[in-house]
Amino acid sequence: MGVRVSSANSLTVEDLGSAAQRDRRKRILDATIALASQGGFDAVQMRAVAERADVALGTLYRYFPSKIHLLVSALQREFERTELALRDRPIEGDTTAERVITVLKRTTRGMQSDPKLTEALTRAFMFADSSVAAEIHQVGMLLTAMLTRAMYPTGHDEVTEEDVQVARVIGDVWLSALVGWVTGRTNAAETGQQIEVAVKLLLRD
Amino acid sequence: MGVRVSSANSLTVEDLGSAAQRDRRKRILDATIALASQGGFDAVQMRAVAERADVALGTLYRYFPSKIHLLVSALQREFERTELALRDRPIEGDTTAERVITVLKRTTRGMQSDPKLTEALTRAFMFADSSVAAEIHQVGMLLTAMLTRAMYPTGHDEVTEEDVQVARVIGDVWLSALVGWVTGRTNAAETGQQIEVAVKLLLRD
DNA sequence: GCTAAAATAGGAACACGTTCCAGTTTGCCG
DNA sequence: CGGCAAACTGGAACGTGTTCCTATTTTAGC
Repeated sequence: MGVRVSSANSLTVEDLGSAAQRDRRKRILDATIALASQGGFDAVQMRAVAERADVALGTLYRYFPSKIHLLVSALQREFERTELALRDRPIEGDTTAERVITVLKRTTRGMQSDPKLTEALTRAFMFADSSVAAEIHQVGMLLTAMLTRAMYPTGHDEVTEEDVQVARVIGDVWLSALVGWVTGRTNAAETGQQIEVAVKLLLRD
Repeated sequence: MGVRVSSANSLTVEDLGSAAQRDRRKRILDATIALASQGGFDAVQMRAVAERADVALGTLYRYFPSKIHLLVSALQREFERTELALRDRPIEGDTTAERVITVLKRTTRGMQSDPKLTEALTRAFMFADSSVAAEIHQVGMLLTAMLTRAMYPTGHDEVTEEDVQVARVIGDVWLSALVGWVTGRTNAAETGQQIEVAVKLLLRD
């Protein structure tokens, strides 16, 4: 099982393959999101995804070696979109804490507007084992990047080690809160509060 | 489906049933722990648990309605034992932060000494949905109780709302760290550091 | 354009969580 | 003790994630 390298780009880590392959990959992820959005984790059935993406089951498994890989990859794509959208307009808030809370609440609200999808993606994320480490790590990086950007909105280059640590801790709390919400242990308001508490405790300057 | 109430104890929430039932329950949980300890989440197969506990498959499902319930119940029992063991000897450390770190690292070390078991229990915990809310909540309470006790080892009665909040945030970080370790994204040292960072940030008095 | 290699389609087969059922045993009440 | 309801056994059966196989189609190199 060697690593395939496409001829066009030797610099990017991702090998997106031919146009047909990109298209299949997109169709598969679209189908995944659609099914997840409609019925959550359980509704993302591999046969259903394959059929909806107009792809054979074996092909689906060639692109994504497991249901968890599939869902985490979908999460990654969604997260990249969110992150890009956030980058557009400036972040409101005078203090660091306020800005971080703004960003997190906005993101959380976005997720809560599609609960089934969020449930599917979050459960996959939390259930992932070491074989999905690469994708998970990528998502984690996106999250801390999002948070440090909220802390220093003006392209400040003073991101200290402690800042990154704080961002990671906040990310951890956010994840736990999300899991609590997804699994029905807390409601939306409590989730928001949980994040707010953590941020205020960590960013009380 | 009515609530069954045993004749002997009307005050406790848990109805432990007859001695035979308690015995079966114990055998099942023992089998679960043994299998998890040996092969992790995947090795805890319902047929295998039933066989090892010398119980029919249907009986297993009568006691625990799903694999997740089973594993979370096992986690609960293990956690109660840990918590009891911790209660015995006093907690070392002069500052609040030191004591909390001591407790968490000791617990973490205990879990890391049986990685497969920890993997099984943690994954079940993170995958649980709202039908397991009661058990999950119980575990969460145990964790915060453990942490607040570490913060005020002398039976201090001054546990403020903020203390509980801090304990919860630390618990969240600990869980995230555990998930990271279980899924192979971080090693034992990094896990310990992650907790230490969070505690020091939150308890810097 | 031809050919070998890779990718895909279509679908059978297997594993394990879960459900269900018929028959048997156990526990309890009179 | 006799009888009845609940619990238990043993095992079949079903759904869905995953694997595997063969025939067909697409792609890449000459």
